[in-house]
Amino acid sequence: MIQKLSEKNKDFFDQVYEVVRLIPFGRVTSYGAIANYLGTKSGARMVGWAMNAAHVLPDVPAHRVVNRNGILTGKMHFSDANEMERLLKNEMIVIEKDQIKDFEKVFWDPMKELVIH
DNA sequence: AGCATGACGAACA
DNA sequence: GTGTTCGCCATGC
Repeated sequence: MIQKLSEKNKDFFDQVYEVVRLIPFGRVTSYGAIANYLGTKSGARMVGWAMNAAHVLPDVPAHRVVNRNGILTGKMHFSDANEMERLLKNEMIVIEKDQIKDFEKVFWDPMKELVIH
């Protein structure tokens, strides 16, 4: 497990967690959307990296973060490969072949939904 | 330093 | 719509 994080990354990770915690019940967002909201447009991979580290944190619903296609690419990183899908279905989100059905309808864009001061 | 990899994404064929 | 390539940036060897 990666534990060594620079101060710069801790700050970035912290922002990611803050956004992920704000994702409403039954809604999902994408790595790119979070990265874009945080200003690092091309930092989607870092968001994914943050999720990997956030997995141990209880208040971060990482299962509500998927890629831009609505595919549960990170399901294998949960305790069980079935955990992510199970959590999403519990939020009345329909999963079809590891992909969220009606992804656009449940998509939650922090850029639009979150008020920027 | 160079090279490969990755919970990504956009551009291109 | 699918497959490939490249950009991105941190991490590991």
